[in-house]
Amino acid sequence: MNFWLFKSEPDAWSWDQQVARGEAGEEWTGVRNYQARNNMRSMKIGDRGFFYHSNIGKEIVGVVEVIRESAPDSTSEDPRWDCVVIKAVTPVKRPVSLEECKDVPGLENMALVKNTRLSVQPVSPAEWDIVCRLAGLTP
DNA sequence: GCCAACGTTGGC
DNA sequence: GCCAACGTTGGC
Repeated sequence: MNFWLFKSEPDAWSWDQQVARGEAGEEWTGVRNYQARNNMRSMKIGDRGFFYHSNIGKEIVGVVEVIRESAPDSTSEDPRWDCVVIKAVTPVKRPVSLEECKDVPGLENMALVKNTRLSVQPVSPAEWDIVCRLAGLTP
């Protein structure tokens, strides 16, 4: 299984909205960046990801699961763009902020810290483990 | 609201 | 194929 991180501005699409979609999940539309798209293309059903609030909060607030592999983005006419569907799995017990990630040993190479503009990013198993612990979750 | 980082576009 | 101009993201 691989691990990922999905960024969203809570003004545009928040964790609460994601939770409200329940088992149906939500198509992760709107990604118009090749790197982010390629990350989605690498995802398999059952992969897990963190849900991160950018701009407001700047913290990891939940865990999601990939429930459909990459397919054309219904919000784009352009066939270049596709996306996965994710569903909320569990909220964190304690949010993990960007600031904290910058300070925690082992997370200094996280894309969240090093490549701030990438909206869909890979997370290494080691990073996943560390962040889960900080979030009060069992990895 | 500013601006740094970085991705994309388009002229040459 | 280079690179300047431009647009966007996202932290501050």
